Amino acid sequence: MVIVPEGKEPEVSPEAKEGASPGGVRPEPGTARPGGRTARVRAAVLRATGDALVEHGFDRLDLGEVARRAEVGRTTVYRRWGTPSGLVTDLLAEMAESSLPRSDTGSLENDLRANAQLVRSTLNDPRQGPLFRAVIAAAACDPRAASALRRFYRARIAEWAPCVVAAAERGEVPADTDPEEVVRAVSAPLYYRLLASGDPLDEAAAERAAKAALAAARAGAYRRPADR
Amino acid sequence: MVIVPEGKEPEVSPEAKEGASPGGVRPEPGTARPGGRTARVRAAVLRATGDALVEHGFDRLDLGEVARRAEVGRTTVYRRWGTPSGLVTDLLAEMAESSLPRSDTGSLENDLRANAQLVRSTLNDPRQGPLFRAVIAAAACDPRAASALRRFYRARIAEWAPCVVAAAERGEVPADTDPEEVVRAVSAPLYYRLLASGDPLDEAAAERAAKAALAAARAGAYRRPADR
DNA sequence: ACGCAAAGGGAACTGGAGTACCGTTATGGT
DNA sequence: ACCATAACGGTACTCCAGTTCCCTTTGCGT
Repeated sequence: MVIVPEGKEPEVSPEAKEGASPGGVRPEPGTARPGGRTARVRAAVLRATGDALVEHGFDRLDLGEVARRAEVGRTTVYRRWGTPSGLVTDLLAEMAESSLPRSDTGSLENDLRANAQLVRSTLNDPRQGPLFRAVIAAAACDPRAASALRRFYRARIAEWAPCVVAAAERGEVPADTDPEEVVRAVSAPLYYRLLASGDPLDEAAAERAAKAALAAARAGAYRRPADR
Repeated sequence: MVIVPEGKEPEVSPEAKEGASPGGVRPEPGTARPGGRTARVRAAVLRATGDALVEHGFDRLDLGEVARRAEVGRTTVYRRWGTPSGLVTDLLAEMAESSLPRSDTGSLENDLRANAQLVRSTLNDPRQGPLFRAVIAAAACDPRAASALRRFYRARIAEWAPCVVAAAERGEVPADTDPEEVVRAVSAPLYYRLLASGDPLDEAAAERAAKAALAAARAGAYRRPADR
C-alpha cells in the first residue's frame, strides 16, 4: 500500500459519534485545520497503525502502542480516533486513495489472469497479507470500518472493470455482462482461501480463479437481469 | 447452529499456552473430567459466547459478560478459555460437529442452487449472519481460531462434495473435476459479498453463484492438475 | 460408598487502558 | 505581522479487565 505523505484527503467519517450535546455538532477533530502538523500526525499514526496491525493483528491493536510508535501524544490518538475500529476506518480511507494500475493486454483472459496474480501476490505479501486480514477483521466487527472497506473495494473493482467492458465490445463475453461482477468473481475464491479454507494461495489457485471467472462470464452467468 | 447438549467432544486445543514450568505439562482444564458439571459449564459458556458475539461482535466480546450470562464464575471462563479468541475457537470446534444435511436432487445444477440458497439464508439469518461475521473476524486475528474455522469448513464442504462426484459419474462435468473446489466456488462469492463488497445477499446473488460455479465446472476450470 | 484431585467460584488485589484537565504549539484567516 | 483557536501533549486520576488466592463442590476411579 502506498502511504500518501501529505495531501488533504477528506477526514475519517462525516458523521461524528452521535452526541446528545444540545445544539453543538462538534466537528470531527482534524477537519478544521487539516494542514501541517495535523497531516503529519495523521500520516505517522496511520503508518504506526499499519505496522501494529501487521505485527499483532486487529484484536491486539493497542492505541497506546500506536501513539508510542508514531511518537505522538497518547491523548491525541484517543481524541481523534478513539477506538481500534476508528483507526482502521481511517486507514482504509487512506488505502482507498492509492490504486494499482490495471494491465490491459487486449485479451480478457490475460487481463483476468493478471488481476488474479496481482491479488494473489498482494495477499501473500508479508506486509499486505496480514494487513488485509486485519482490515477485514475490523470490517467484520465495526459498521463504519465495513463501509470504509466497501468503498476501498469499490475503487479497486472500478479500476479493473474496463477490461471487461472492452472484452464485451470485442464480443468475448455477452454484451450485457456486469463488468464489476466478473472482476469480483476473480477475487472471491482467493479471499475465500485466505479467510475460510486456509488453502495455499499459489499461482495455480490464481490461474484457476481467473479461468473460472472467464468461463462463467462466457456462459453468461454474470449477465445483468432484464432490468425490469 | 445446533447446540450439542452433552457429548464428549475433544476439548479446545491440544497444545496449551506454552509455559516454561519445568517438567510440568499442564493439561488443558476440562480434559480430565469432561463429564457432568464441566460439560454443563461448557455448554452454557459457549451459548453465552454465541449470544454475545451476535449482539456486540467479536471486538466487543467481554469475558466477564459471558460469565455473567452463562451464570458461571468469572474465574472459570478466564481459566478455561482465557481470551476471546479462545472462546471462539472452542465455539467453532462445537459448530463443526453440527452438519446440515445436503440435498440430492439428481442434477448438479439444482444441488448447487440448493447449496447456494442454504448459504445465503444462513448468512442472512439474524443470528447466524452476525455469528459468522464474528467467527471469521476471530479467525482473521488468531491462528488457533483460524485452524478451527478451517476444520469447520472442511466438514461443511465434505458434506456437499458427493453431489459433484455423482455429477461427474453422470458425465455432467469432467471426470477429473475437484469436487470440493466446486462447492467452495459456490460459497466464495457469497462470502465475498458478506465481508468485502457489502452487496446484498439476495436470491439472485445465490442463483448467480450456483450458475457461475456450474458453468466453470463444465468448462473444466476445476479439473485437478495432471498430478505430477 | 469412599476419597482424592480436578474443576468451579467467591473475594480481594493490581496494572494499565481510557479519560479529564489544562497548559503549549502552531495553523490559517485577516 | 498578528492573534483567535484548533489541535497537540503531559500529568494525574479512575475504574475495571485480568489475575491471584484459597475454599467448596463434584467427577470419577477404586
